[in-house]
Amino acid sequence: MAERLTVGVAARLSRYLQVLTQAKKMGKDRISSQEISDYTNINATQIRRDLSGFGKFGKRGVGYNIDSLLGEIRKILRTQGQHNIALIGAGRLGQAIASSPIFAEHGINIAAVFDTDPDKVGRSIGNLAVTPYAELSDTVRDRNIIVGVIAVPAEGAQAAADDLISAGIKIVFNYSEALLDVPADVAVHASNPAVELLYALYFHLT
Amino acid sequence: MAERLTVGVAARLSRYLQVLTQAKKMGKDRISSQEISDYTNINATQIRRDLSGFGKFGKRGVGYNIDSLLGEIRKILRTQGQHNIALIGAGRLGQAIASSPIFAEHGINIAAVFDTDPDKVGRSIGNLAVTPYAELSDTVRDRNIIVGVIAVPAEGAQAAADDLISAGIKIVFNYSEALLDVPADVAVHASNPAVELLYALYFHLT
DNA sequence: GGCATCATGTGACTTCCTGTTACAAAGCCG
DNA sequence: CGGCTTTGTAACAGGAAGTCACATGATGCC
Repeated sequence: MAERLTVGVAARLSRYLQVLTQAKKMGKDRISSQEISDYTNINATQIRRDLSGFGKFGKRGVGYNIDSLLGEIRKILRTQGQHNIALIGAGRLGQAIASSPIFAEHGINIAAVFDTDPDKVGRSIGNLAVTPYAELSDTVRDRNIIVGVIAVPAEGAQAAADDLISAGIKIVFNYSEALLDVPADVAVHASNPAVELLYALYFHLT
Repeated sequence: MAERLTVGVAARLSRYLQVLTQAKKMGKDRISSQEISDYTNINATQIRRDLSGFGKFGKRGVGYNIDSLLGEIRKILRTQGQHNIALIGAGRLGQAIASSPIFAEHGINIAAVFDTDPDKVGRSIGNLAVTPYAELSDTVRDRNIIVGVIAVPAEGAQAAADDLISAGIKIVFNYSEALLDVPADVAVHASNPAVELLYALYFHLT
């Protein structure tokens, strides 16, 4: 059980999580490996093998119980509890992120939203008040925040990253277009819709 | 040259594109495979092998010229021209997407923004006016739009997808949390920050 | 109760991708 | 000219993922 998952397995388990939470919202209570395959385009045999490596979660002839499978996968990924994250930037993107239920569904709690703009400070987004940027460091330490989400324009992204890192954060999600220079022990995850789009286009145009 | 790229190669080439565009903005004009490796965590030998499979783009002892490499990769991915996309939803997320320079940088043009809310129709976002949702089908056909980006709440996502697909669109980017049911010849790309975050957490907590 | 059906769990095999190591060729600079 | 850098490639090893096949167990129909 102490073995480390490979990146491939962990990535696929995350996809299953996504499908399961949605399927649950749609009122289903069990699901087959074939159905998961339809939504993820991951081979059904592969899915069963991924899961069976950790225990026998399914019922033959029936499928998987969604609730219990959700719990099992969370257990495998060790992400069962609540996790606090900080959001930097209360602009349109920041607001969109803060008001989305998507994080709460997975036990991720946006503990604070920061912005340098005095006009935005104090205003509330979702049910959070925007905190002055100067308090970032203290808040990160006090509230045990381990992930920082950067939703500021490209010009400010590196500075935000530097501040997050010096406050002790080791995981940064970068929603700006900037490339970030960070120490080797900090993980940066970036999402670039335009590049993903080009990638999707390639496979469609052939 | 007519061979199809594997998904791995295409994905990596897209990452290179992202790094190159940013490096260019930072004023650099050449870059080594090692530098690309630092930003992408992709093996430098792998990068050189990916590129050399299509021609000799670099100069030994020097590196790659950023401008010409950008052009070469775009040529390989066949995404050199302008591509028109449609954005559904003019809420906070839609506004954030529409006002980001990220698409334009890669030759992707947001040709129209649609919303069902009469209050939003006619207002301008970036330098586009919001178009009534009813005109979606005609606009998609007239302007040769091949990609639809869904930035509406989960409840409306499936309906938006259905309408896009019946207008002829084959590539859908889904920024809602909903799972979409689509015909087999339509590609859906979804991005779920929360799930990516859980994935990132796993590797950090070990 | 018996039997057909369905979906999981799992083994064996193959294929292909990625990382590694190594090194020659080529450009640059003092 | 000679040292340094970086590309372009070859050879090899390891491992991940797809495919096929099949036994096992659960369910439901007749």
